[in-house]
Amino acid sequence: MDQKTEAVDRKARVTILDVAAAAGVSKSTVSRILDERLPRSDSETARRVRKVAEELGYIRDVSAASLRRGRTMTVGVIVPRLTDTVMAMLYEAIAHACERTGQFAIVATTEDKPDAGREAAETLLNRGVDGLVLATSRLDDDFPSELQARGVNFVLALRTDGKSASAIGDDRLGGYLATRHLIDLGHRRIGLISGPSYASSARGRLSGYMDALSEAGIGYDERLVAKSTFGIDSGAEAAQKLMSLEERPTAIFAVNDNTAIGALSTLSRKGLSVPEDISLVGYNDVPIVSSLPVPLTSVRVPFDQIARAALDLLSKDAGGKAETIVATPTLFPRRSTVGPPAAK
Amino acid sequence: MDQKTEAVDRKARVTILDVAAAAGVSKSTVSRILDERLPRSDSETARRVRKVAEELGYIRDVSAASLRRGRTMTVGVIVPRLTDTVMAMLYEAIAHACERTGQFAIVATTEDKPDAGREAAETLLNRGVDGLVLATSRLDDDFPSELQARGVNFVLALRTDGKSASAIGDDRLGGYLATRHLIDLGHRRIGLISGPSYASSARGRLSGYMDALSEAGIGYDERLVAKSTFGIDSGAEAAQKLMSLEERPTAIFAVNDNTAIGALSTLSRKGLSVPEDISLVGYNDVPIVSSLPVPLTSVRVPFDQIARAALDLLSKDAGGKAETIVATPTLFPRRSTVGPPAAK
DNA sequence: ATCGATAACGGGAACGTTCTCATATATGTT
DNA sequence: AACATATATGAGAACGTTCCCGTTATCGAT
Repeated sequence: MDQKTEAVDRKARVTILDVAAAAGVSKSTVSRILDERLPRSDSETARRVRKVAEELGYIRDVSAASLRRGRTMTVGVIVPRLTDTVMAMLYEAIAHACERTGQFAIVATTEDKPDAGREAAETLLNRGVDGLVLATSRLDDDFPSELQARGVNFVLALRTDGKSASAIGDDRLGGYLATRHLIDLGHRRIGLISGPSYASSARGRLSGYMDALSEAGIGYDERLVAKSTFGIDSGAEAAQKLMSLEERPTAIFAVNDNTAIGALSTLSRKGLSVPEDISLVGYNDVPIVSSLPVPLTSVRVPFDQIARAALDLLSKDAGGKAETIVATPTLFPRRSTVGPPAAK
Repeated sequence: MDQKTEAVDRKARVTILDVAAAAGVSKSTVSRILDERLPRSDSETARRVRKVAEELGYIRDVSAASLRRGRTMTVGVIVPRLTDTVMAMLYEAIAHACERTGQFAIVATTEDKPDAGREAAETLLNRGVDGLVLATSRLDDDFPSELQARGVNFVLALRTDGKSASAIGDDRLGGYLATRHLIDLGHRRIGLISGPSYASSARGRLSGYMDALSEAGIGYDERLVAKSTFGIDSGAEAAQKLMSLEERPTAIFAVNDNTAIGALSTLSRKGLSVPEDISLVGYNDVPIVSSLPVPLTSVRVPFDQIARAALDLLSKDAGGKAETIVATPTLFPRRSTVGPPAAK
């Protein structure tokens, strides 16, 4: 018999009706009192209902609520991959920002496959998300336009396409800070491991690099710029190219920490040490770089702010025009940057 | 007027009734035909209904379906943090494994805070997950017991508590492979950066280490074992301790890649180079380690298998006894391990 | 031709909420 | 006292599915 009751207990879900009955009010009243969107009432009944709900262990059935409300309080996040720590940081920031808005973040990855963005969006949309945060945007992609046309609520993060609502870091400023830091240390030949031009972040950092150079009266030398695809190995190759120049740079600014780590690998292989022979700056300040044998100078991006901004934009529901919110990055100087080796 | 139609279009969701009407059948029939759990019918009507559904752009409302079915086809994953690449890999593997079962994985993090596991579980359970995958298990924790008592469907991953259903890697074997590899290279004094004893994974790797030593007739010296808390900095400290010994080890096996990277930092600071002065082995084979200046020998864990196993166990719905599925890891030798420096 | 068994289908009641009303009660104004 | 105004409550209809069951069609066997 004990089994029976237990089985019943386990099956039978505590519904709003149970709470209503136990509190001696109607389900409507309970629903209203437990509605987190309404101003919190402190009336006699409100307190009683909340107490009863608590005691019975009532938890709202999100499926039922979503069905009726027409919104799931869920936002979908699309990133290339979570094993890229930057993306993990962004997602964690978004998930955290969701807590205070009563929302929940779910994620899908594209693995960098060409049309995986569409697939991922489809998956998330099927799951009924109220909006989408895309961290995969390319300047040459019309995927955002498609979403726009379909009336999907979405916002870009970290990168922008210049058309859609976006929450990004100030990449130009970040690039400027990194480069300026090297110039201030006395460097004049500064290499850049740049990123793919379809990424607005890469473009912004490049333009910050150029601004800092020109401000310091240093001519722009395109041989000092080596493209990468953001990956470690690609960064290693780019560094290889830079260090094969007749006139080697005395410092390198890498478009992100991954490529900086790749560069580290190349430099070490060439018997060059950081920072004695060459200074190195990364971007994003992922946790690992501060604990490397030579802690890496890097530009920290305020993911929390970006996440909050993205959610703000999502909840504003577009409104026709595409706002772009820009957050300010900060340089964290570490041991990987010093003045250039004394010229002989 | 165009606006009006468009507004209507945008609002009005295509429901199963629309499909039914357009196909000239009842909603029940449509529901049955589109039910992915039933054997796929190829009758005349089935084909027509599917075609119509496709054309109308019908997509099932998961909230409604979940409400009625009582299951959401969603599994919750709890990890300490996604910025730990190992956890990101596990989550990605689970998310991927979910695809073929028609499920979807959502994730919550605990940030290593003490009671965050309970909180995270609550959050996910509120979201109506059908089951939980925990990657945060401690041997000294009774959280799994609580879940068990509450009748929550769950499974442990990567670590086990020895009581609950678990999908793990063979940590003893992994520890053995790593240590044996070093022994085969000629090392006799092998340091171990171990992990916290509440983690079954750390214990397993330790026992594999001991097994390999004893098999080779090498005495176990507890001074050669330095505890860590799995983190980079903690690994650096442990390495510091090991390298302060009078008789230094000629090789170190680190319980995971993080601590190995930390060790790298300490070694470099002491002017010791890997592998010339000391060999180093990590564990998990996260992407970055193969691209470090000195690519790191590491033990690769089959996260895909573990993920699939975890989902299997979840769907089996416990069944009373707690099965544990163990997946086999593989050693990936790289440049960080060579024979010991010739003794003078 | 009739019967029984099997398969395909449709009607309608759930699932647990929220939301629109209408009704009842309290509050303030003239 | 009469009235408008606000405030709290309840009844009942949604939301879009799935699932139970009763009905009808299909088929093979007698």
